[in-house]
Amino acid sequence: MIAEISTLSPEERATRLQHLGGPLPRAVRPNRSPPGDEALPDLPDLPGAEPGKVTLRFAPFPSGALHVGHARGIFLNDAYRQRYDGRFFLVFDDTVGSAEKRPSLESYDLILEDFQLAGVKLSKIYYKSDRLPEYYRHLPPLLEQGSAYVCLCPAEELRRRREAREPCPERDREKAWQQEAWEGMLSGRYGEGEAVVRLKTDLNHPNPAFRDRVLFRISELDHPRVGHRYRVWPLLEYSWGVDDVELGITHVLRGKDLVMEDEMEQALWKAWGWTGPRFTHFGLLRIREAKLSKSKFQKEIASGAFEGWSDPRTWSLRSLWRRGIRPDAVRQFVLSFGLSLADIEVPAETLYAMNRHLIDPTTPRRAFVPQPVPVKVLGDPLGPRRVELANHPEHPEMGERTLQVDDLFYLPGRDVASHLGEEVRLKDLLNVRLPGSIRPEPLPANFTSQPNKPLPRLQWVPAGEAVPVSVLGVDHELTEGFGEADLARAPEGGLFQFERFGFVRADVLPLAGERRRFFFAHP
RNA sequence: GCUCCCGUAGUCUAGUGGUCAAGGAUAGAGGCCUCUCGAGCCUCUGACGCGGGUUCAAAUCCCGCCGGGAGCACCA
Repeated sequence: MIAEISTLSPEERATRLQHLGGPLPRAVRPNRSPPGDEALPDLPDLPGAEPGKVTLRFAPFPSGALHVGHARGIFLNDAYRQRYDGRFFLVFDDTVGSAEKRPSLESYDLILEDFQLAGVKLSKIYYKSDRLPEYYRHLPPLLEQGSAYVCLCPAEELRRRREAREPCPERDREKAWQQEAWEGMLSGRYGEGEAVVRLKTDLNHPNPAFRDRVLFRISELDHPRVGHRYRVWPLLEYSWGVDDVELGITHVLRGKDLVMEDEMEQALWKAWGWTGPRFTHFGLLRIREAKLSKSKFQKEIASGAFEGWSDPRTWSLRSLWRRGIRPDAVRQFVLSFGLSLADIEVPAETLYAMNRHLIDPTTPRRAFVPQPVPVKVLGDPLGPRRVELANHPEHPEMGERTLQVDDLFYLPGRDVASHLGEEVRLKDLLNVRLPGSIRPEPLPANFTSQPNKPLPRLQWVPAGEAVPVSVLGVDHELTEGFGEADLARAPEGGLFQFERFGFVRADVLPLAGERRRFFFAHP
């Protein structure tokens, strides 16, 4: 069986890739490593997981597009969903946030779209901003049994007392007062910052943040989905304490940065007498080249310096896809780290290598001539003619394209400069001797012979049908030049390998008179 | 500072007491192939942080140290 899979996998890969033009859903795989992913380590089993009885969730805060760190959580959850034939929920973690960290309306669509393009199937989508009544409903019992209380301390005072391990004056007030004060928070008797609800925990807890943590606070911030409908908002741990149980989550797979939240949720479940899901963590993942922060991107995007969330400099998932990096490569990439708890920084090169393996067998080759120099070939006995070139050197079934050749060509300026006076080969066409200097405008080069010879090989474009092309690099550096004629009509999303240059993806078709733009994926 | 996590080659990762004179990926070197500086094939370089202990036997268990990371909001 395994031997069978490995012999079939090249074709299997190829056929799958042919269908990957758009956001098609991926086929459900059996379990463990899917075909084509022999290199991936098997993930360990989830504690207490039973096939058909696993529910997972992913909970992004909607403040921008998803990045590679998110991808680790998403693909890991998705891998387990597939293994156990379970359910996977997307839960928008869209409570009001804070003045510095706010949800934005466009982010909901951005995230949904990212999931679709990633090929991750969702069983259900929830919005926390729809679930405020649920959160409210579970608080009174906590007040009633004295495990939570309303605190009227100003923020500064709260922090000071917490640091000093001192209780606040309201901590032990009678239940009736607590219930009444809670009603007061909901009805608007207190203003922003004047009252919070806190969980009663050990005031001597070694982690100050854990001492009587805040459960609800008042916020007058406008919410992109529900506006000002609510003014009392739960904090992350409380909303999760409720949702992880009410939505029937069985396993929580989250980043290591959220370990403290486990303890908080468990404290809440203990107070309610509930049993919650199991927690599993994974370390933080960063791509070495992606140094900038999310808030920095927001600023650059707002100012217009960046072209939105798909700007390659953001290293967002959509920016990778825009460059021609397949979602499947990202999936393999993040799954290759397993459930490791180490925080890691991986060079993008590793991701590129995976993508290259994935796309190379099915990506057509084309000539792109950067910094073009016009060259006139003198004495070519074959004269003007049409030549056919294979789209892929190893896959003749991918067909050919036809070029109309005359005596005028564009050659890469750098190569011409470094081979002046030498004989070079225009790849797949003919051999010429370059002149000793770059003087006359169409550079005269004498035809020497036609058959292949072991000479430096240069890519070329017939001047008569050259198309102006630009390639936008990862850091937004622009390389301009000429490409083969049919690149003008390449559909958006088309992948090409520009020979001796790298893999690129065609951007939207340009307006009349504009250069055709491609995004650079990797060498 | 406090709490927690991690420490296998340049970078990731497999490894849960013997089959490890440590496997894979990526990067690097060399060769083959190829009318691309891509892919493919072959070969090579290269690692268990340090010090104790437990054991017949330790990358694997225990302790200490040293390094690295994360968390420590009325953010998520």
